[in-house]
Amino acid sequence: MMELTRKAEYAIRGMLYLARTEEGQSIMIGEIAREMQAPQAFLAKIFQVLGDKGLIRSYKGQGGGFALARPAQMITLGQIVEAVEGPIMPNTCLMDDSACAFKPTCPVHPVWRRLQAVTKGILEEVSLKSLAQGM
Amino acid sequence: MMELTRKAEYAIRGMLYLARTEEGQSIMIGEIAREMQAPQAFLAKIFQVLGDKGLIRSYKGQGGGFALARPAQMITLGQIVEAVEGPIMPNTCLMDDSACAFKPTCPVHPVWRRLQAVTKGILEEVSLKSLAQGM
DNA sequence: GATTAATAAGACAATAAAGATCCTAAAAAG
DNA sequence: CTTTTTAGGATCTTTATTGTCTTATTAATC
Repeated sequence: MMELTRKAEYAIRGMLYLARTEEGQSIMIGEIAREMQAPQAFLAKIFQVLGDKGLIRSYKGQGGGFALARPAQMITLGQIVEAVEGPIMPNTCLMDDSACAFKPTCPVHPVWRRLQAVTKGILEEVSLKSLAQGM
Repeated sequence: MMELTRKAEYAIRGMLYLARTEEGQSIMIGEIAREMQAPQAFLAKIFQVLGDKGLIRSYKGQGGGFALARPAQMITLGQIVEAVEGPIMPNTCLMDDSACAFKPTCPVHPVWRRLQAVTKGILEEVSLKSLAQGM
């Protein structure tokens, strides 16, 4: 239950690899995929999304590749996960008012909301930098 | 991310319905499904599992149906969720030592473990009784 | 004991989501 | 203008989710 997808797992691995490289350097997707043991084409798709979300920057052409869009201490685990998996949401009924058949009296609602808040909290307080250092 | 399945949602609804009925009474799956707005055949399957896991008792034949296997204050939200969805597990690598390519140095591991513990904690401290009363 | 009313068990099916791959376009560098 | 690299889009396969249906069982009642 509540499992992370491979997509998020690869996103985290890739971001960790970038975080460990010298600042200002750009790294090709092939190297990242190889070193972090992720399927290259799939990782490329994921990095496209991370780029759209402003977490990384991409450079085309010779000498191109990817780099973090900002210092690793300014990037959180939560930001990475939400970028590729969407908002942290234990139950759909939290999202869409019309989705819960038992509103406004649904008694489980407050529990989901609490779980959501705590999960967000844990993932937001972990920076990519702290992760990269622990590697 | 981290979303509950319909299966768990229906399981919780069904258990809530049982918790609200007089003790010693057994209720047919048709009534539960109708009142809690769940597909009957699907709910029946789910209740089969809840029975296997010892959360409810089933009675066949005329006057049969389902009832809680123990008082609602002895049943937790966590027990219901884990019964139908399996163990709470933010990342597969927590489960299977061979599943994480970066053990034992994977730096994200402690975060998943913490998230797992906190999630379990939240779901375990909520009893079915407290939920049923809040309804 | 036959009938009836309920769940149990298992097979099956449809839909959605996850996990990719591949091809062509665009951009930047040499 | 050729090469190298990512971008974007289409497509495809596999797995999980969300069910349904049919045939046992089991138990109560007539």
